[in-house]
Amino acid sequence: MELSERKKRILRIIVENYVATAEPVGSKAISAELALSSATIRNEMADLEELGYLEKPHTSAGRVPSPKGYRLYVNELMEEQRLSMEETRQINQALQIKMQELDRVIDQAGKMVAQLTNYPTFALTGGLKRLTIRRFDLIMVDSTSFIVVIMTDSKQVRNKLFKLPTDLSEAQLQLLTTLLNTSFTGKTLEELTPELMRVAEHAAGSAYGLISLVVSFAMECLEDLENRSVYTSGANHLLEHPEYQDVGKAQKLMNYLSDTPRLSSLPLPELSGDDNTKILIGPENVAEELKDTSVVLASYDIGDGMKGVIGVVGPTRMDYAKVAAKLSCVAEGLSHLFGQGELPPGKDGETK
Amino acid sequence: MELSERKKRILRIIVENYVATAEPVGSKAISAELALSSATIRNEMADLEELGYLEKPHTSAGRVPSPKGYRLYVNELMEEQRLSMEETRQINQALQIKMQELDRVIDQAGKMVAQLTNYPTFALTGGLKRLTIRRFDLIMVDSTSFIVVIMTDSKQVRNKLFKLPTDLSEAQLQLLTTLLNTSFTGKTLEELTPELMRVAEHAAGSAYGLISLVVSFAMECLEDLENRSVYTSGANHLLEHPEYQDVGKAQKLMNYLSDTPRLSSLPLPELSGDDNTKILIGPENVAEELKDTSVVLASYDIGDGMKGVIGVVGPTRMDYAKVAAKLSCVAEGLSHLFGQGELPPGKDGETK
DNA sequence: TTTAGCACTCAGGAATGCGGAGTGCTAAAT
DNA sequence: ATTTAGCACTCCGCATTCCTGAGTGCTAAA
Repeated sequence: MELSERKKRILRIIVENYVATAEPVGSKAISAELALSSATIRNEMADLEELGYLEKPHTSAGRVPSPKGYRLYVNELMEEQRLSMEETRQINQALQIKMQELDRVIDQAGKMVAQLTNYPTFALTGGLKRLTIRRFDLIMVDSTSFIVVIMTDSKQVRNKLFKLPTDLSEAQLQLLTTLLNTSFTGKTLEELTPELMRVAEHAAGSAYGLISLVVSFAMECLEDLENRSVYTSGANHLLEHPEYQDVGKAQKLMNYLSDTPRLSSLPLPELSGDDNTKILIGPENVAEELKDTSVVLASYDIGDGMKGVIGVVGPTRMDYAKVAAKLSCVAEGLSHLFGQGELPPGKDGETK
Repeated sequence: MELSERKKRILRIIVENYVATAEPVGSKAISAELALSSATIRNEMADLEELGYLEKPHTSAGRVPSPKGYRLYVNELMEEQRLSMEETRQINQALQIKMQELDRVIDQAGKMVAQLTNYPTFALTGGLKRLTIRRFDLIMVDSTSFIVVIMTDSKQVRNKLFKLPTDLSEAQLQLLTTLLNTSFTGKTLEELTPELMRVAEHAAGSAYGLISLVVSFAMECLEDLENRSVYTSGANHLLEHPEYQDVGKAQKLMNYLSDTPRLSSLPLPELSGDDNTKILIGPENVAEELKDTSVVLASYDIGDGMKGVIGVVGPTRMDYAKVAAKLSCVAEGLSHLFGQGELPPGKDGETK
């Protein structure tokens, strides 16, 4: 059953007032905005409460939106906030500046969102499966050390400095490189172990345990990249909000956000195609710790069809429109950043 | 003037009790540990207070060590805590496991210390000056993209994926690489800009703005590396401690810790040679925000004589011995990690 | 259907009182 | 000269009480 237009208007006013002030809103405040007496409003509010859209903290406070109320607000009442051109530009520019390795970009993006919204954020990378090494490069540093640079399928790059107890010639390094590239590329993590033994043995004369050293580094990297990386930031903003003046509450949430393994194993909700953001209000969250907080999520494309997620965590009393707009803008910026070069299909395709 | 042995013993008991319980300690509690009546203790405590080693929160609470009291405790009374072999081993092992790029290691080390001590930590890298690029490597990904790997003086490596609107041949890439390596290595940040213009112009025919693209990435990296990097972690632990039940206090400190630029411009105290840790108690800190917190610092060697610092932040009521021991262990582990291959001078040198 | 009026509820701040822990001081004991 | 027992005193923390103001629900009139 549909709510009357008036009830919706009242709900909307309550949500927006409450979001702005963090104080329960009473009938009088509303009667000032609508040309109705407070008594009428009270009747309507009583209905809304009955229907589960409002709650009261105690008998004689004003009303506060319930999660269900926020949900209705988000679904129907909220106006999509469009960021000004200026804001969009600034965000994109800030992202551009820090264009670097994938990990860094995402971390930076998270920090940016935290700063933009004044809420803690977290960002997850895709959790790539069946990753393989695409290429090894060994770079000579000096006679006893070299750097291994490996690149994966996903075009991510890792490197490490190796120091040896013995000298190594440029030629040996060259040999090692080709050996690695011919035998260990295109293999998944599981395929690597037995292969390793065989080849290492076979080429044993030329380079001690070097191969196994490098390959195990590669394996470490694969393992690391196949797991989701988690970045959190802006936890300090939590304490700014009145709902977290209670240290116990704040602590519970902060601990949750610091629990990287936990976050990384979160099931990512399927984000609907048309809009890339999703809002989870209070008890809609699965994690116990988030039952009275809200999460705004946006997904971004890493390329190769892989997706990552970036999210904002805050009290249910949150300016969803603004947060979603900003978050979405950053997520789009990220997608664009990773996708650059892969032309967006038909974007500038139509002539004229 | 020296304190009597007995006064020192009392001070020590007070510090240790207070550290353990977070409750001001009264005369009775002490008289239980020493074979003296509470009255005697009270007299002694009055003296200690007069001398500035103790404070009382109010008339009828017990006593609490003042910063000066902690200082004396740290300098003279505290027993160096030796970690058990087992603990040391565990720490080192944990460090080994995560042996990766410098940045990651340090970040990890910070997280580890936070977890080990239950206090927030921060870690700074050296702030390398007059850094130069040592070598460029360009790795072909596919016909329109390649990865640039640059290595600096300091053996740090950065990389970035470039995508082009046009095709690029392996030969062109090769050419570009040698060009970059001959003209842009060994130059400091300041030396790069004018040079760039000249050479880019000179070789313009072969590769559009590619050179300038790569070089400006290199410059970005240099700039980034010349500034200190800051890693903080474990802020969530702050709220565990009773002194930060006051949200205002906690927030002030957390904001300070999130203020990366501020931290990165901290003047690093010279750490004395024999011991690599330094303890700053309450008002000994320069930063206003730290006036009533303590900081334990340890420095580690990055190599090439460069040093970084890793620190723990917490209330003045801190188990200095334990924290210092753990921190120092990690810092040593780090130094060792970066220095591996550079044999420690004469460590096993003496025969028999 | 809306509104005015009124009795009712309840959080939260100020005022008060009380018990306990710990002190400082004095005078006796060693 | 120290140490100790004893006692009056201070002051936090806690609970209790009281009060006020904001906001409600209900009823009856417009």
